[in-house]
Amino acid sequence: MRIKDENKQQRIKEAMVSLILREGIDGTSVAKIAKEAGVSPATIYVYYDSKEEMLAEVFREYSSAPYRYLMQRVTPDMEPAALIETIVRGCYSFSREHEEIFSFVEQCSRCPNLSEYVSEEECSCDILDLIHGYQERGALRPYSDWNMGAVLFAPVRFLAMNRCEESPGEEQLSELIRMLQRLLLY
Amino acid sequence: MRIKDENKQQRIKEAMVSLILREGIDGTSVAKIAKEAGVSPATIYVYYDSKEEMLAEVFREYSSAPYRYLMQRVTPDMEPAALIETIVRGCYSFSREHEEIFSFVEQCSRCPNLSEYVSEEECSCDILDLIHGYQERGALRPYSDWNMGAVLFAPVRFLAMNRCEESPGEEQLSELIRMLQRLLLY
Amino acid sequence: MRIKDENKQQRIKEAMVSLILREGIDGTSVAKIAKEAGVSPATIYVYYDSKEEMLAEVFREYSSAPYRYLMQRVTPDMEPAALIETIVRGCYSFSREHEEIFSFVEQCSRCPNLSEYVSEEECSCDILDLIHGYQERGALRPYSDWNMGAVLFAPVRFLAMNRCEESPGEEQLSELIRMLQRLLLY
Amino acid sequence: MRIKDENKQQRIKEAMVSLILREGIDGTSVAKIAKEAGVSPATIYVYYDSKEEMLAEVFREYSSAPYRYLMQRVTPDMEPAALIETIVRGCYSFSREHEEIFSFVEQCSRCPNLSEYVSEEECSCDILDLIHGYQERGALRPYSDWNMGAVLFAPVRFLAMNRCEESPGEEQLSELIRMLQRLLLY
DNA sequence: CATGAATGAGAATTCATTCAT
DNA sequence: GATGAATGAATTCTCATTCAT
Repeated sequence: MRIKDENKQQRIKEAMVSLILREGIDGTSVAKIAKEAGVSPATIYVYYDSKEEMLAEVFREYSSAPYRYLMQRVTPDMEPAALIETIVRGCYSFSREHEEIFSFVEQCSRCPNLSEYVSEEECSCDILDLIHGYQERGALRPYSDWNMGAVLFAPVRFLAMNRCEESPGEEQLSELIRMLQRLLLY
Repeated sequence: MRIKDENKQQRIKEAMVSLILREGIDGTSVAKIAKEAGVSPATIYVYYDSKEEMLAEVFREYSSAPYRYLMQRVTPDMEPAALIETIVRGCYSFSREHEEIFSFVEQCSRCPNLSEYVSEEECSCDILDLIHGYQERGALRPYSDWNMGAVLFAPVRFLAMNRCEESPGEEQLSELIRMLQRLLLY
Repeated sequence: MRIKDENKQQRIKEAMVSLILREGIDGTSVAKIAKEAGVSPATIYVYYDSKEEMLAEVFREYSSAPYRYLMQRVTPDMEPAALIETIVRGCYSFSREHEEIFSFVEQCSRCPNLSEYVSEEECSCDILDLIHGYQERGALRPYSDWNMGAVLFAPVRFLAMNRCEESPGEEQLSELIRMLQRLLLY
Repeated sequence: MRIKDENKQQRIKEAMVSLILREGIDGTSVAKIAKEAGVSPATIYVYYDSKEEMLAEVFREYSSAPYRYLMQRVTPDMEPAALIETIVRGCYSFSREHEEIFSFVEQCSRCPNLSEYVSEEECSCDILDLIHGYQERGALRPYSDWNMGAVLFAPVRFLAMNRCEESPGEEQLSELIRMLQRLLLY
C-alpha cells in the first residue's frame, strides 16, 4: 500500500490557511483547497472527516502558534522591560511573518462554531507561567492573568489587524511598548 | 406603508445579525435570513443588491454602533478617571446588551473581504475627538490615536470575547479600569 | 410570482418511477430524475425535502394504486367467482398497464428504509371490506384478512414478476383463478 | 491459508448481506462492507471484480438458499399433507432464522439489474421435482409448476414480509397450511 | 413593493475502484 | 493475498440570484 504522505497533509493545511487569508472562511471551499494543494478533493477526506473538523483541528493546532513563537524569543532571565518589548514585538512580527496563520486564527476565534474548540488561556499558559515568575519576584505588577493577557496581546494585535499606510508601524509599536512598560513595571 | 418598509428592512437586518451570532457568517444563507425575518428571499433583493453588499452595508452601519453607544454615555466635562471607566464599562456592557451586533462586527472586521469596507478609525473618530480635548488640556497623556484606541478598546473586547464561568467579569473589569487609569492619567 | 406547476411535480414523479423501473432504486439519482423530467435538480428540492422523502412520499401515494385500480373494477354485487377472477386479472393487468408503478412499489416495499412508511393492510382495506361482505353472507370462505390478502395478491404478483417467454401468461392466469375459486368458494 | 481466505470471503458476504438488511441495497457501499467485514476495501476486489458482480454472485448463491433449506426438511415419502406443512413452515422459519438472507434475496429479486441473473424456476427445481413425484402418483393435484410455486411460496413470504405485532404468526400460518392442503390435496 | 417558484453553479461529501507496497 | 492511500466521477443538496406575477 501507499504510505500516508505527511507532506500531503501539510500542503492541505497550508492551502487552507492561505486561502482563508485571501478569501475568508466562507470564501474557502474544499474544492479550492484541494486545487491549491494539488490533490483531489476526496484526498482531503482521507485526512479529515469533514470540513468543519478540518478547520477545528488546524485551528487547534495553530491557535497556540503565536505563543510558541513568543516562547522561543523570551527567556526567564530577561530584564522585565525587555520581556515586555519582546512580547509586543514578537506578537507583531509573528503577524507579519505568518500573516496567513495570524489571519486564520483571528477569523476562527471569532467564529461561534469554532471558537469553542480552543481556549485562549490554554494557549497562553506557558507565557503566563513565565510572567508569574516575574510577578512573584516583584519585577512585574501583580495583575490577574486575564488582564495581563488582555493588555499584552490585544492592543498589539489590534495594531496588526488595522495596520495600513497611515499607520507608521514602528513608531506606534515603540510607543505601545513604552506604555506597557510604564503600566506593568514598578 | 413607509413604516412597513422600514420595519421589513429592520427585520432583515436583525435576522441576519442574529443568525450570524448563532451560526457564523458562513453558516448564514440568504434563505435562512429570509425565513428568520419572515419574508421571501426575493424581498431581500428589494433592499440590497447582493448578499455581499448587504453584509457590507450592515457592517458599515453597525461598526460604529459601539462608539455611538459610548458617545451617549460620555460627556466632555467628566472627570478623566470617570471617562476611562465609562468607556471601558460601556464597551463591556455594549457587548452584553448587544451580543449579536458585537459578535457580528467582530466577525466582519476579521473577514478579509469585508474589513476593507470599514475603518476602525473612522468609527471611533468622535470618541477620539473627545479624547483629544482631554489630552489638549493635559487631562490625559498624549499618546497617539492608534494606541489610545488600542488600549481603550482592544483589552475590554478581549475580555468580552473570552468571558466564561471562570472569568469573574466585574472584578476583571474594575482591575482593567484601574490599570488604564494609571496608564493614561497623570 | 410564478405559480407552482403541478404538472412539473407530476413529471418529476413519473421520471422517478420510470427510471426506477429501468435502473433500480440505487441506479436512480436525483440528477437523472431531473434530466428525465426536464427540470433542474434544484427544482426537485422545491417539491421534496430530500431524495428519501421523495421516495417515501411517492411510495405512499402509489402503494395503494393497484388497490384503487381494483376497486374500480369490482362491485359488491358481482358473483363471488367473478369477484375472484376480477381481482386476479386486475392485479395482473395492472402490472402490465402500469409496469413502472408496479415495479416501483415492489422495490420500495422490499427496501427496509422505505417499507415502514407504508403498510399493506391499510392499502388493501377497501377491497378487504368488500370481501368481508361476501364472507358475511357466506359467499366466500371466512379466512382471515391476512390470508385472504396473501392468496389473492401474492401469487398473481409472483407470476407478474417472473413472467417470461416460457410462461404462457393467459393459461397460468386462468389456472390460478380456478385454483383460488376452488379454494375460496363453497 | 486456505481457511483464512475462505473465512475472509465469507465475512465479506455476511457483512454485505447484513448491511443490506439494515440499510437496503442503495445504502450499502463497498467501504461500509469492508469496514463491517474488517477488511480493506481493496481486499474485496481480490474476490470480486466489481460491486455489481459481487451482488450478482452472492445473489446467485443465496437465491437458492431457501430451497436448499427446504430440501433438508422434506422427504419423498412424507404424507402429502405433511409435505405442504413442511414447505410452508420451512419457508417461514427460513425467513426468521436467516432474516438477512431472506431480505437480501427479496430485494435483489425485485431489482431490475439483478433479477435477470437468477431465475426462480431454476432455484426451485429440486423441490418441484419432488412435487412432480407426488403429482404423478396422484397425491397432489396436477397444477402447473408456475402455479404450484406461486401458491406454495408467495403467500407465506408475503406473511413473512408483512409480519408485525398484530399478525399473530402461528395462527395465520396454520390457517394458511390448511388452505393449501385443501387446495392441493384430493 | 412583495413574492414563491425556479435555477445554474457550486457546495460538501461519498462512491467504486486502482495503485504501490 | 492483502492493504491503506489516493482519486475522478458522481452523489445529494444548498446557494445566491432571477423571474413572472
